[in-house]
Amino acid sequence: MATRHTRTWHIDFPSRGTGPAREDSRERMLADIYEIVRQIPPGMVTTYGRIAQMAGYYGAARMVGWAMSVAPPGLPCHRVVNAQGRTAPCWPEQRALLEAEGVSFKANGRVDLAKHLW
DNA sequence: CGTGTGACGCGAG
DNA sequence: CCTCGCGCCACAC
Repeated sequence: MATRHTRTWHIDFPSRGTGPAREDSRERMLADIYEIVRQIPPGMVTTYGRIAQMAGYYGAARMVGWAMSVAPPGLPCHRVVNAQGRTAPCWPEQRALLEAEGVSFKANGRVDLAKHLW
């Protein structure tokens, strides 16, 4: 391993807890992620990795992706793209939703993160 | 309990 | 532009 990022989690993930306390902890994890997504202003985007970092789970970008897939309706998860500015492959409407808010896309089909990264 | 999968990230070819 | 590899997570099987 050449570059090893400074991992900042000593949080042990509950993952399929056997007790009510763990179950609550998992729900809180999703709640934290969703709360961050709610704070994204219209016309702005952020990335899965950033959300994970903001929520205190540095490096757990995949978990955020899973959280979006199971996100409740009403959440502005269309404002979440990957680090390269690409929208979700399985969600074609995402681009139209962003463009309706004034988000500009580059010629290569990616969001102009220099302008709209939250 | 091991394996595969994926709305991810990053570096190396 | 592409593919691989390894990192991470949770989940379905």
